[in-house]
Amino acid sequence: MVKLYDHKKIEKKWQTIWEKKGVYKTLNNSKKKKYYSLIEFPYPSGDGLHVGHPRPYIGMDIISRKRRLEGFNVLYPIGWDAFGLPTENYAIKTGKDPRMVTKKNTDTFRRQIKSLGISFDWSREINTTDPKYYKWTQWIFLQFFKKGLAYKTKKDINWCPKDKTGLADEEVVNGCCERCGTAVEKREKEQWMLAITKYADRLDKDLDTVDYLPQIKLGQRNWIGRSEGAEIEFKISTPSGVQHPTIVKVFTTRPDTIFGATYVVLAPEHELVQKLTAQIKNWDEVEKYIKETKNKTEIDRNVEDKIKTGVELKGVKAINPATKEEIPIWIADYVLATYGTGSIMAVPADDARDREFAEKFVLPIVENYTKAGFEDFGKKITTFKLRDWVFSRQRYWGEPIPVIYCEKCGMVPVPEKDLPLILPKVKNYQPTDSGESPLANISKWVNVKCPKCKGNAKRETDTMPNWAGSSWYYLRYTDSKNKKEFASKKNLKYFTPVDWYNGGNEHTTLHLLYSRFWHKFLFDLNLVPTSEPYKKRTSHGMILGEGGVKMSKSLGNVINPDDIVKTYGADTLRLYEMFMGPFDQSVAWSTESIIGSRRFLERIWNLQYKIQKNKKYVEFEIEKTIKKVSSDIEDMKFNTAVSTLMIFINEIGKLESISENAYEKFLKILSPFAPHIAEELWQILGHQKSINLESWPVSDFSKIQDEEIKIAVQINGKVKAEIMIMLNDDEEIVKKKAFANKTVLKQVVDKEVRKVFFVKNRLINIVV
RNA sequence: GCCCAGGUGGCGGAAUUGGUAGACGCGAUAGACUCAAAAUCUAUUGAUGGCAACAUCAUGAGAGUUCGAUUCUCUCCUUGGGCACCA
Repeated sequence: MVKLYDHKKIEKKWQTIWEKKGVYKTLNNSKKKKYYSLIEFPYPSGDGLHVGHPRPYIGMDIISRKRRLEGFNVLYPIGWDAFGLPTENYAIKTGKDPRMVTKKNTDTFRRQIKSLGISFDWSREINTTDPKYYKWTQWIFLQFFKKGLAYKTKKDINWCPKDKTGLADEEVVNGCCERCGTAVEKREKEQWMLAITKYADRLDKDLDTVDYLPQIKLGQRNWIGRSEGAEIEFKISTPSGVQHPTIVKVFTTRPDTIFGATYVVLAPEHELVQKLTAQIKNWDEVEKYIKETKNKTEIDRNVEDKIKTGVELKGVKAINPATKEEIPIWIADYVLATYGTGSIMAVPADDARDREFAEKFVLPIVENYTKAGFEDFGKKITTFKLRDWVFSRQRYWGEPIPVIYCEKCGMVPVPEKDLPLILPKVKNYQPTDSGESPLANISKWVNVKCPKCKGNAKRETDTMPNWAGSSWYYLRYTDSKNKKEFASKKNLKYFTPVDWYNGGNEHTTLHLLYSRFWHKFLFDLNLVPTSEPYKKRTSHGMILGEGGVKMSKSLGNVINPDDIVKTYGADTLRLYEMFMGPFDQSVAWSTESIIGSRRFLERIWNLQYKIQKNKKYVEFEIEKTIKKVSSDIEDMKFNTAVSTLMIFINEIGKLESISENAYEKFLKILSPFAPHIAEELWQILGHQKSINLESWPVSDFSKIQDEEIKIAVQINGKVKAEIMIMLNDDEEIVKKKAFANKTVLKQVVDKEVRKVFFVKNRLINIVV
């Protein structure tokens, strides 16, 4: 009797059974080798899941399921990165408690993700907004604080006037807020900083030790911006020829061009400018310029772009150590205070920017100068573009920074026994223009006793950026319920590092770099066993709306996976998302094309009525299929893996029957892609145990011989005929067969054969 | 401006890394089944010419290397993405 493929019934049935039996629960104490696969945990937005979310989850699910069948104890966890602005802005608008909003959103996300049959170990679920979790985020922050790597400083920061919060450099895109697009202003504010620059060198170098996609390594390297050069000292003189005691250090990657250096430029913020006030004759003009640049926003600097401005420091000169000549000193905002030494020697003959500046202000340009040896002047130094990480946010929905200001004792960390420092409830979530967090309004919370002297003290009211919780979450999964430590040493030792981490390209310079930094810091404190968190990192492409535009609520082109699961089933959705295009590239969604994946599953379903004893042809086909599918999964070429499965089914469709042996192997390699239908068909075969407990088939060609294959015959590089040969036939045999072919004969008969090229099992090319 | 990654049928995309270009899927056309439609099955489906076997042209454009190039080299056009006065 033929049964219809009822995806609703089958998928619900197996999801319930798997959960009940805990099939995907990861053991902490297993004799098996571990495998840790990781996806970037989602931000549970109010819009719910859209079809783009699950793509990486499905991809890593396929890897994880294959690893389980290969005998690994697989850790494949999930959680929620739930602090952040969208939830807070929603709370401001509606007056609802962000905790409730988060609860509702995560409930929706959880239900939706569960409906896809992804083999997450839900028992390890974490949530960054849970005090039991952020206790440890705060604890790690205190370790940074104690080591002096979290420090407070007054500085110009990127301020978003709309979100009313400071931003990290990484969160500023083209001078605008990454999130809302508002032009970023400069504001002088006391800010918490994390000294990521202390790790710049190792963050760069250790990329050699990990297996990241080349473009990811490149992205990180460019952002860190390591640059080797020299620091050269220029002495300063006053016009009477008197040497001034100060010197200016310039940074250059081209010390060999020093004979061409005709002036020196300092960044307007350079400290030396203030020291030379007495000697500078045009101080008014200089001071005015300094003020002007300070008031320029990032965007102003961009718009005015390549138009160079600057002022000469009259009354002082620098002495070129190579030519011994006196050369002018300028200040200009094309020289950045934060890079190198904040000052340069200008070589207008060699550098386009210096040339432009020299031409505008009529400064000497010396062409054809002598090249100096690299080592002759100055000393070698390495500098980085990377800057320290602005770690304060003046917003509500984040981890409170656990520090207390005491009038007597200064900054005092909240004692570890008082952690978590719970984020208090407030009446109003609205941030203030004064740049203070809404927490500042809760006097009961702000005014505390100093933990040291018990005197009057105030709490820090800034919160952490939402990158904080995600900088270490992968460690928590190894031991998510631990109350004494962020994770036990034992579990960390067994599970870390993450073996394979897949995520979005947009996190290359943010999350990925931050979490490597935190990890290295914890490693230095001997709190984690490895110096790198992730062994391997790959990335996935986005799913775009129909027609290739971004899916967005405002365009109304968002596809909700619920609808697809309902009409076609989770297995169809999974298969389609893997089949639609290369995993690492963006692909446009097409509801029209889904039907192909569904038809494929139906054909598999109907195959159960064709199972029979051995047939040789099918044996060869299945071994080929296993080989290709196995290697495609490892390369994340899921699209061609699915197509290989389809080809197999098409071949079988032409035959009367399929051997039970081949069929079982097929179900096993299908199961990572379409776990529900594979499990159902497995059970129909009479198996008591889950297909999840089987082992991954290894392709075996040893029994296969005398296979007949088709190859091409070319004449002068053009395909003229096809001939049948036996697999691995050698050149002589193939040549004979080729010349026996009628069409070949016709073309060759009256011509001289000059040469024959033979590629085994592929083609033969006759040059005439 | 600089650095990456792309450009292949009507559409999404394959091509064992120098070896039969267009796998697989969608769509389309015709036929079978049906009172009919849907579903399913069968066949065809890069373009041009021809009744035909077949021929010619085709992987953004142009050159080159090679018996043979989507693949390698150079120049240019173009689409995404990243960085953007980083000395």
